[in-house]
Order: sequence, then C-alpha cells, then structure tokens
Amino acid sequence: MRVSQDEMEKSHERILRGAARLLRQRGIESTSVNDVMGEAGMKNGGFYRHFDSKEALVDAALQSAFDQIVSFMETRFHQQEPPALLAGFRAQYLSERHVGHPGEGCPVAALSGDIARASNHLKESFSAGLNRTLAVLSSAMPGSKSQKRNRAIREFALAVGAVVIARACEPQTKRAVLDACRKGYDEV
Amino acid sequence: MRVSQDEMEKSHERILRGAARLLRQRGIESTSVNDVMGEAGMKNGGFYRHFDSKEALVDAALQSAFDQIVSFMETRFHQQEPPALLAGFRAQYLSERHVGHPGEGCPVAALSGDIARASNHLKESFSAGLNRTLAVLSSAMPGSKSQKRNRAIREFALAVGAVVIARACEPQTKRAVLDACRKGYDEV
DNA sequence: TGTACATCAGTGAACGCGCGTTCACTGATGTAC
DNA sequence: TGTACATCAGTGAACGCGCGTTCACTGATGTAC
Repeated sequence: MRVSQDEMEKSHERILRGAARLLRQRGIESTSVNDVMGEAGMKNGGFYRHFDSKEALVDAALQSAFDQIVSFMETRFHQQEPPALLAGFRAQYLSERHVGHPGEGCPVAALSGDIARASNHLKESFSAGLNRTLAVLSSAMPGSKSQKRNRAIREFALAVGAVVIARACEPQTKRAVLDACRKGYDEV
Repeated sequence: MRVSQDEMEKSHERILRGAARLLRQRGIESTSVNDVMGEAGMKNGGFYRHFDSKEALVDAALQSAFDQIVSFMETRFHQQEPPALLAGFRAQYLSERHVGHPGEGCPVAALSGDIARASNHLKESFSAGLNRTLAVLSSAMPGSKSQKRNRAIREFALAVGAVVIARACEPQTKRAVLDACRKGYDEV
C-alpha cells in the first residue's frame, strides 16, 4: 500500500544507511538487494522504487559512507591543532575498533578491493570520495600546497595498507602489523 | 577417459596456475570453478578429482601466488645490495605494470579485501604467506632484528595501500597516488 | 612379454540455491472539484 | 471542508541465470598373472 512522502524519504534513508554498512562489512558481491531491504525492514520488490539498480545503490551508499568519514574527520580536525590532530588520526584509523568494525569505518579500507573490479563509473565516484578525504587530511600536513597533498596521500596509503592487511590476518599477525605501523609511523 | 599420472599432474598444475591468476584478477567470488576449469582446458565435472572444494583451491592457489612472489623477490634480493634493492622493490611494486596486472602480481594487494571476509583457515594461510614475504623484505632493512621486521611491515603497508587505492581510482587520481608514494617514500 | 581386468581422470548433465530484476496487484496518499 | 479518483510506495511471486557440488558413465591406464 502507498506510503506518505515523508515515510518514503525515511525508507530511502534506512535503505541507504543499511546498505552503506552492509557493503563495507560484507563486500559488494556478498551483499544482496534482499539483504539490504531486509535490513531496512522491507521486502525486496520495493527496492526499485528507490534505486534504478544495485549499482546505483552501491554508488549512493559509497558517497554516504564518504560523507560520514569526511564529516567525522572535519569535526575532529576543528577541535585540535595539526600535530596532535595527526596523532589522533593515526590512533583512530589503526585502532582495534576500526579494524574490527569495517561496517562503520573508512570506505577506502573496506571497499578498494571491490571497486578495483567494478565499473569505471564507480571508480570515478570512489576517486571523488577519496579526494574529499585527502583534502581534509592535507589541511593537517606541513609544507606547501603540493607537499601537503603528497604527504596526505602517503599518510593515508600507509594507514589503509595497514588496516587492509590486518583485516586479512589471524590475530597475532594482525597485532604485529598494527603495532609496527602505529609505533614508528614517522620513520618508515 | 582416464589419463596418465604424468598428465594428471600437469592438469593439476594448469588448474592451480590458472586459478592463481584468475583469483587475483577477478577476486574470489567472481571466479567460478567453471572459469578455472575452462582456463585449464577442461570441463567443470573433473574439478573434484583435484580439489575437495572451491575453498581448498583458493587456499592452494594463494600459496602458489605467494611462492611466486617470494621466489621472485629472493632472486632479485640476491643480485643487489640493500639500498638499491629497496629502491628496486619500490619501483617494481608501484609500477604501472604491477598496478595494471593484478593477475601476475602480489596476492596481498590483490586479495586482502577478499580474505578479510573469508574463513579463519584462509586467514591463517594468508598470514603464513604474508610472513614469508615480510621475512624476505626484512633482510633488506637496516637495524636490529625487530627493527628490520617493523620497517619491512611499514614499507610493505605503504606499498600495498598505494597499489590497492590506485587500482580503485580513475587514471588521474591513480597516477597522483602512485607518484606521491614513489617520490617521497622515505619521508611520509 | 602378453592378456584380463580393476581403477579412476575426465565428461556432461543434473541438483538445489540465491541472485538481480520484473510485474500484477493492493490500498493509503495526495489532488481536483 | 468533504467527496471522487488518480497516483504510486510497497508486496510477494515469478523470471532466467550462474553458482558449487554430485553422479552415472566412458574408456585409457596401470596392475596382476
């Protein structure tokens, strides 16, 4: 039966947020339209009133996940000064919490592998989100504008690499990887 | 019809090498038993004479991929001295060739994302391969034994992060990420 | 060395299953008067 | 404000498809004599 415009917007938001979480947790291929609709408390048939295809959902959910991480970082970055701020980023990004809960974490660490095999359109969406993230991180880096950006890229690449590797390891190796990247982060 | 022991071993090797390539290229979920057998010039039914399950194949193919990268690194590492050797590793790992051809490249960059969502058994296999790789890389690092290992982990995490991110980006961002990680690698 | 026969690598069809997507239908919502 | 009706969000069954796995079968291989 038909539902009010207001309720429809709420449905849309529930689908999107559930998808953003499930996709990061299980990956694109292992997350079905059925799973996503079930998470939103609905049946699969109604999905296509909200999105044209699964790919359109992935695109929207990806941007939603980037919105979340970017605004989280912006909030943190307005509360602290650059040096402590960077240490905070490192501690948060390499935390057990982040590594253990991909569904609420960084979409780059959770979905890069899947996006690499996806359509060019998704790669462009992903790149846009990545560049937004890098822009925030750049603001905390010292040096000229291009130095800031290059340092942000390297900072982020090390963090993403550490988390991606750690998530694929058994507990002992996971700990070793995270510890190594936390401790001597500024040496390499 | 039955085939000689010698031919069966060759079949086994063909399946394994094809799987190791396809899995890194397309990911675990998008590589079917049918695809793998087709690549080996056989029909799907014969697969279970060689492996107990798809998971057993993934496990074997993963070790095969690690064998390949570890022996490749060992060969290179016996031809050069530590400083040039490290620069060589960086240049190779972050090369357009490696980024553009995951099927012949590092299984860590290609499969970490998939392994993160796989069984504990696969995570242990993956960790074993990772530790073999880190052992070779450690030998090129300066410092004490634990410094060598921690530096190898950080070196590798940055390289893996850069490649994983680059593969998910459109060409322009891909180039920016690789350039940033190649140039100032030792600063961060 | 030659023959008789058990073994088993590989084939091809079939299995149940979950996938993304479509569609006829329901009935509350929003609109026109 | 009240009534008549068109709209359309959500349902639930169905679609064709590819998946991992099983299995009866074939006939060359390897073995026992």
